[in-house]
Amino acid sequence: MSEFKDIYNAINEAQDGKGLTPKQEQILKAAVEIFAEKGYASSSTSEIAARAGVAEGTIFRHYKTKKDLLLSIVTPFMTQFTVPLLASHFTKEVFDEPPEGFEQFLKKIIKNRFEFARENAPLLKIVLQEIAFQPELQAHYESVFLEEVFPKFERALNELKEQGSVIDFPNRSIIRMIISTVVGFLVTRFLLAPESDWEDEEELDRTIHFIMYGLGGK
Amino acid sequence: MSEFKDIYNAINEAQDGKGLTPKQEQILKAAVEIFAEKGYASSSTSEIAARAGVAEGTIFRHYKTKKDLLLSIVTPFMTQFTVPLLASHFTKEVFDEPPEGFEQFLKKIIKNRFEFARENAPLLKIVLQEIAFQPELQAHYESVFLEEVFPKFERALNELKEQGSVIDFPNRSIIRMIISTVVGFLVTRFLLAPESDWEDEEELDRTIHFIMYGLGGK
Amino acid sequence: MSEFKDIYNAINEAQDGKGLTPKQEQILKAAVEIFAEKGYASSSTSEIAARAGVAEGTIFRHYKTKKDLLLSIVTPFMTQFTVPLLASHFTKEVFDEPPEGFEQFLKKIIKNRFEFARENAPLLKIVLQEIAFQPELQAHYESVFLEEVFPKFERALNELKEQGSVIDFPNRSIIRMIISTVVGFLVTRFLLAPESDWEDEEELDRTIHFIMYGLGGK
Amino acid sequence: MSEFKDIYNAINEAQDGKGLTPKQEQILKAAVEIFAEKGYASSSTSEIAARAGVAEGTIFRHYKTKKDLLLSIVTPFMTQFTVPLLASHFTKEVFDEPPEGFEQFLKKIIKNRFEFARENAPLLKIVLQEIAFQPELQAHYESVFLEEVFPKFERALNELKEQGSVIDFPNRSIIRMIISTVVGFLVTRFLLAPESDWEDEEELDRTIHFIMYGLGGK
DNA sequence: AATGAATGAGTGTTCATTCAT
DNA sequence: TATGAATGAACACTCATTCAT
Repeated sequence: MSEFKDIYNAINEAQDGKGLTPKQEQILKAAVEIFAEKGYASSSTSEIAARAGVAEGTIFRHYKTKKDLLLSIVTPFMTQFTVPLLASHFTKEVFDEPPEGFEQFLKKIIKNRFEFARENAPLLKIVLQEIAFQPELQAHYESVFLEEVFPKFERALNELKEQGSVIDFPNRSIIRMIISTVVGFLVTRFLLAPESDWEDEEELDRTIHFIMYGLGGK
Repeated sequence: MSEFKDIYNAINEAQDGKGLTPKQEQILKAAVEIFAEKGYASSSTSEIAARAGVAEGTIFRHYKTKKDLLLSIVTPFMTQFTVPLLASHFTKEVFDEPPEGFEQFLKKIIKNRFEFARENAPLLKIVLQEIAFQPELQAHYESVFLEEVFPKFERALNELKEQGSVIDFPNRSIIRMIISTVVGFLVTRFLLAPESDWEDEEELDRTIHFIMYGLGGK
Repeated sequence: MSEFKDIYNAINEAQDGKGLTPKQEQILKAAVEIFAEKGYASSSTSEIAARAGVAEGTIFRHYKTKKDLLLSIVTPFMTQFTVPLLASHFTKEVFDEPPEGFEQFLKKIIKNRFEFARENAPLLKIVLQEIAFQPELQAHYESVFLEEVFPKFERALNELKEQGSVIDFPNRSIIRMIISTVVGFLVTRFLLAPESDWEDEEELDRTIHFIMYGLGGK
Repeated sequence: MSEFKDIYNAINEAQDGKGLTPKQEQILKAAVEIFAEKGYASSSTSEIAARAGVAEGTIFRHYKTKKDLLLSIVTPFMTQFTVPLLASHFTKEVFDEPPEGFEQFLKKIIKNRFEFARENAPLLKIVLQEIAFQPELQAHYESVFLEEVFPKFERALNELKEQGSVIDFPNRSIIRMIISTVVGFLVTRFLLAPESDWEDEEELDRTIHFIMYGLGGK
């Protein structure tokens, strides 16, 4: 449970900041588990209520609809997942001389998101599944990622390109490649084969190497 | 419909080879569409029947259960998607002297899968969604990919490593990176932003470049 | 199979007398089996067709509806079961001097119906089950039993009463007791516990003793 | 409704003893009626719900499946029907000197079961129909009747045989004859011809006479 | 705030019956 | 005559949601 602390705090703040009651926390915990296990559409509110140890009606006292419950869980997570990418180390000041700049940049975002994914694997699964079908999530993604993160990302890339640390591909191609690689790693690491023996440190280094050399400037 | 020809032929052969009746083809077409639009669990057989222009009972004459319908669609697709990767150009004979060997290898698999994904985008979406929840699909993936493709893939990589064309990472890391990159591209290209202006040729070249330099040997 | 000969002949004659085609016979055989196993309402025509080895449509070529199939089977059986009770040994000429008269009377009807039940146990089960719910069967029972058998039965009883061989109970009470006893035996013998070790001869004698002394005159 | 009081109390106790809600009682009443009218397999839950004046879902809130509803009704009835036969008058102490012992014994069980059948005719019908097809009912019958009642019955019969009040037939034959006669009477009286003019008192006496003389000793 | 009985629309599936071949 | 694909109404059952307590 403790590993969900962060996201529950985020959910809490996203709601009204008055603190989650114990029942509410049980509901959220149960919902996350069950949504991740069987998918949103195949999860029933009655099963969530049962696992949470509350009455069926109680869920609807806190969340108007089942979809509302989903969004209350997933939206803060999406924000949370993105917020760090907006932090100061995304501004050009942080870029040292090449090529350390690019490498530091990658390390920061990757290692940070790695820890977050480790602590919130079920939530990651839910987002990746449901974003395909929930327009509200797509809208949130656009407003948070496309409008907030993407421009900052671009600015950083442009800086790195000027340094010659990054190849002259269109930014959206570069961003796609980075994200594909990172998400592919996180999904494999935490969702597909979490039980394998993983040398996390080395695997992270290889992933960074892959991106750095794949996208490194001449 | 014509763009689905290939996969319908595969479905047909996977069943009994006696040819799909028109109604059956309508059912499959409708099911693929609707499963892709709303996800398997949120699709109703009554909606599929309506879109296919058949009675609901007709679906169950051909497919014992709704899940059976899903598997009849998805399983052949998974096989079809993987089979080309087993072809002769995966054997060492095709590897020219470095570094053309690696590049040719990447070009072959990527361009080929690109065309297939273009023609079967909805099926790609269904697989990526449902493999998370359908044990039958996971089993099929294991028996087809892990047991058939992976070993061949490894042999090719080992050869390329000996040539010095590929970096000395663990094979499963290399394979994960390649797949992440390719699937990330296909998903973006055909599922997330199919309406964008895409310079497919260039994008493919960039993708190959990314992998080649990211994983290139010494 | 051979033990059903009689009743199939009866069914045949009840229909058109032109002889049952092999398919028809398979259908009847399968229907009898399945109706007896699961009850009429829980039997499906498709299962009957499958067990009979014919197409689903074939059943409806011979029998307009499922109920028609039931009646085609059960009605002749009911007649067949009753016809012998109409035979000459029911008339007063057959009654020897008391008390042999009563005993002979009982022996005749019981032993005869015993053999018939042995050969047609599944049909017996079907009748006993379905007569409760099928008005057509009730009508047939009335027209055959109440109108034909009952009066003859009464005449025999009256004769036996005059002899002093039978107690002066209302005829319908006597008949009910005889039938209850006989049917109770047949049901136990052939439907409830057909696998027990049965001393049929002795059991029949005991049954006759029971009725004779229970209803004996004076 | 009042005539069902007894059995509804039994059903209630069999469940959780917390008392039946009005809706539950309506559902049971409707189910008993409809099962008796058309048979379990031909009864639909939607018709039961309609007659009970509740929503169809309400049935399934109280009874997990349709079969569960059947068993909840029938199992307590079977127990209830059998329990009195376990009472003290089945022990040898109650047998006076011959032949009153046997007669009293018969009178007790028959008159008692007669009243119970009168009040629960539809339930009697349901049991007799469904025991043929529901393995759960057969199991219950075995555990209640064969294991509990039968042995007590035998002990009483052995006592009566020693007195010379009962003929030296195998116990299971005697029991079968008694049950056939009693059930045959109850079925005729309450199910087949409940509308006839019945002289119940006399008919009971005749039934007892029949059994007593039919099975009387020496 | 919390409950849980009640709802009724909707689900996947079955099945007797029809009909073109 | 026989087939079996097709039908559509009916079925048992589920579920998100409501509301009196």
